[in-house]
Amino acid sequence: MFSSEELKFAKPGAVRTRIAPSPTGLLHIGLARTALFNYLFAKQCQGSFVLRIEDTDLERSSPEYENDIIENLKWLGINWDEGPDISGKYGPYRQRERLDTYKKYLDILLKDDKAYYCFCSEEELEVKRQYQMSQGEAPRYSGKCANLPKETVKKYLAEGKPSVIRFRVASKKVSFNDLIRGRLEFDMGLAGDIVIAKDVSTPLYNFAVVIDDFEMKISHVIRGEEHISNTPKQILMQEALGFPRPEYGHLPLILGTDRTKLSKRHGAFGITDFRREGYLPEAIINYMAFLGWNPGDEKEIYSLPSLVKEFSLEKVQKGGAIFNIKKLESLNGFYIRQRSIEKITELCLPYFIEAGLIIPIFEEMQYPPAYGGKQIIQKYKNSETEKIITLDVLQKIISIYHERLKKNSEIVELADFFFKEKLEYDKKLLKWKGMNDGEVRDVLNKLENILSEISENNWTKENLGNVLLLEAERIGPALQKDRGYLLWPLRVALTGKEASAGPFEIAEILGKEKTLNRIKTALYKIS
RNA sequence: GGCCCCAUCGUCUAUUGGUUAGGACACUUCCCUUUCACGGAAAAAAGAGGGGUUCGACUCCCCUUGGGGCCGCCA
Repeated sequence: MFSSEELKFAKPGAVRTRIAPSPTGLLHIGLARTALFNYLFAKQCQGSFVLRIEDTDLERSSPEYENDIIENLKWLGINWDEGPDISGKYGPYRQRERLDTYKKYLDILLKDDKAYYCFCSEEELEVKRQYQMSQGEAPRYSGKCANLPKETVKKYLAEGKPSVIRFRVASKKVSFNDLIRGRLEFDMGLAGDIVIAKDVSTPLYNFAVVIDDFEMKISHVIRGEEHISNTPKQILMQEALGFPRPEYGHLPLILGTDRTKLSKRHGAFGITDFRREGYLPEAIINYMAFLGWNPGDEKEIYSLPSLVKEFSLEKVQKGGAIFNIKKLESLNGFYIRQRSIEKITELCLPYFIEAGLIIPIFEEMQYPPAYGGKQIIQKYKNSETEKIITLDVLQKIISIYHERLKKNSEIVELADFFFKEKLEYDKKLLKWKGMNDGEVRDVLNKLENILSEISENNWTKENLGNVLLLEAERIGPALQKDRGYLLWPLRVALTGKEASAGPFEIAEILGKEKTLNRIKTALYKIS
């Protein structure tokens, strides 16, 4: 066994890791994190990272899920060197396309009597299992078909009697050195013979994985803790077939708030879901890396390339980690702030469109050939007023909410008032502290007067700030310099919200006409 | 029930025999501030219990307790 430190200097290509998802569900956070660790380890050792699709379960596997897994892994930036879409010399990389290979080894196992046909019915087995559990025994196969006479087997097979193939699990102790947990030992005398295939052309997981990891020259199997108890079975099969044993490393599980393994009932933990809500890949990568690993110092911000440099299996945690959405959000907010306004605008616009606030329009523009000739220009219009909204305005809107965003989808809730003609809010919201209707009215009237004096040319947030701040200092109960007396009713009149960005920048984007209209509407509400 | 794994603030974790047990998220308070957020400052918050080993244990060993995983003709 090598330490990860030694492996950094291992010869290039020596290390081969893999992620082997079954396309029976969306790419979820647990799988993505396993993929990440395999990727990091392989890249750091200048090795290869392989994607293999384990679609032996014909009923549950689907191309849509395979597609989801591939697309989202790519979106995260976890790229593989070989996979169903990138051929390598050990392909094909879908188990369904490797059936001949499994058959070859299954035949060997059968011929050597290391595996045998079992004709027990599922019902029969289930009854026995229940009984054993109730007796406090480990449920295991009785071995009923283990020594059937050859003629009987032949006869049953010829009759088409339903059967499966079982591997003779040697009754001995199996131990291995786990890269994360150290030496692990299992008494396989306690286990029964396991089913490794439904028939020669329908292999099952535990068998297929052994064959593929061998055929694909996988050097390090890094996977979730739920596979610990599968490992000794797989080791026994490797021994039966004369395969070398890869290194094993079992990662701690990612847990829900109830401390159990993350599963469907915990809700949406698909990478697709995070993506749709507006989480950034760099935030997800950074967060996942810290679920079960840390660099040992206090640095917490890591990009994928820096993780490749710093990652080490020795620092991987043994205990399960509870998934904490707040921490992901906080990290996501950080990464959103790191990105440019242009980029965040691009990412936020789909949410406005989806909410029906704006509509994208495509205009065909004719330019002289030297300037590009015919071009399609994308613009946006307000879905209520049909008025064109320039990208410039859209970017201004995003910019004042940039640092408030925890995830991009929040932009709708935050900034919808820019696009709406009619704001829905209770007039009580206009009151700052103990103001009464009359006082609000006076303030709004004053605002209307002051603002109508400002020319369109001077309608900038700086100028509005200068004028209004001066006024805000002058009014209020007993000149307490409580700016809220003027500013709160203004902000609510413009946004209809309890919390928002500042009123000057909002007024600037809204423009003079709309700003005054909203003040008038507020005035109407309060009288 | 059997086998196996795990155990430091609420959460993710640092500590690899000697530290005022550190950081981050969340929470609370304060500053900035019309609000919210950002930013800044501060506070509160942890070694499951019991035995050993040792001059000295969060750290090593054992037991207990607690949590988890697996026990499929799923992967």
